Amino acid sequence: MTAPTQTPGDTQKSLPMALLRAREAVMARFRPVLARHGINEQQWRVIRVLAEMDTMDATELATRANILAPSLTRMIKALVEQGLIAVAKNPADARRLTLTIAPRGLALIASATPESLQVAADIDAWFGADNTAQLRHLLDRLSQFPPD
Amino acid sequence: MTAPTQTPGDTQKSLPMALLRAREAVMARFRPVLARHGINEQQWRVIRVLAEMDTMDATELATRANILAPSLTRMIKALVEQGLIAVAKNPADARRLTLTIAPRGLALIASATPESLQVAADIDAWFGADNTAQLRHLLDRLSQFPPD
DNA sequence: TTCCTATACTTAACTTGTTAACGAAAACAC
DNA sequence: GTGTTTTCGTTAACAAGTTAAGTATAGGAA
Repeated sequence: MTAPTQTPGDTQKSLPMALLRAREAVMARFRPVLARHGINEQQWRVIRVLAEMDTMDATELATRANILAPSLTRMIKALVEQGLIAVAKNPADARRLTLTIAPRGLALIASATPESLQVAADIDAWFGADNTAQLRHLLDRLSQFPPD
Repeated sequence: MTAPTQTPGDTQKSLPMALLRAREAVMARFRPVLARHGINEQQWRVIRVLAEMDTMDATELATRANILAPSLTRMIKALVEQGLIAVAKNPADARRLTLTIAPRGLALIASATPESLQVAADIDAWFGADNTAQLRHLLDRLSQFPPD
C-alpha cells in the first residue's frame, strides 16, 4: 500500500525519464567511439557546433551545444590546450570571446565522423529510418516548448 | 569553407542532441516545481521510483531511476538525513541494501504531484496528447536499443 | 556626460555524471 | 571445503550540471 492520495503518473510514463532512457540507450553506443578518439560527449558537441560556423561567440556556442555558460568556460581552457579550438578577443566588443575551430579540431571531426555515422546507421537499421525521422520531428517540435 | 572530407550530419540532425534539447525544454518547466519543494531532479526520480515498490535494492533503484551507482551512493546519505527514505541491511544477503520510501518521502510526493501533473498537462495541451503518446511510444522503443 | 540597466562572461560552491579500482559477500566451480 | 568468479556497493578523481553572485563592458535614458 504505497499509493499516495494523488496517484502520480508512474515513472515509466514520465516524459523526462523516457527522454533520459532513450538518450542513454543511444549514448551507450556513441560514447565508446568518442572515447577512442580521446574526447567526451560535451567536447564533441562543442567542436561539431563550432565546425558548422567559421566563428562564434561563447554564448551562441553554449546555446547551440546545449552547454551551460559556466561549463563552457571550464571546457574552453582544456580545448585550447588540446589545440582543438582557438580563442580570440572580439575587437568590437570587449566582453565577447570569438571562438574558432582549430585545424586539429577539424582533423578530429574528420577522423571520428565515419565511426559516428556508422553508429547512427546502426540505430537507423535497428529502429527503422522512418521511426528515426518521425522521432526527430517530434523532438524538434517539443524542443520549442516555451519556458513559461 | 569548414566542411571536412566526410560531411558530418550537422548538429541539428543529431539524435542525441535532439533528445537533449527536448529534455531540456521539458525540464525547464519541471525544475522550478521541484525546487519549490526543496529537491532536485535526481532526488525526485529516486523517491518516485521507490514509492512504486515497497522495498528495493540499491542496484535496482539505480537502474530504474537512471542513476549511476556512485551517484546513488552519495545521494542516499542526503536522502536519509532529510528523512525521505530509509535504509536497512538485507539479512539474507549482506551485500545488499534494502531501501524504502519514508513517510516524509510519501508526503513530499503527495505535495509535489499536483504541480507536476499540471506541468505534464501543460505539455500535453501545447504539444497535443496524440503527439505526446506517440513520442513516448517511440522513446520506449528506442530505449530498447541494445548496448552493442 | 552621468547614471542605470542589460549583456557576456567568470568564479564559486555544491551536486551529479563518468570511469576505474577496491572491498566484501555470494555463487559456482572442482 | 578450497579457489575462482560474479555481484553489490563504496571510494576516489575528475568533468560537467546547476544556481547564484561577481566583474567588466556596452547601450540607453536623463
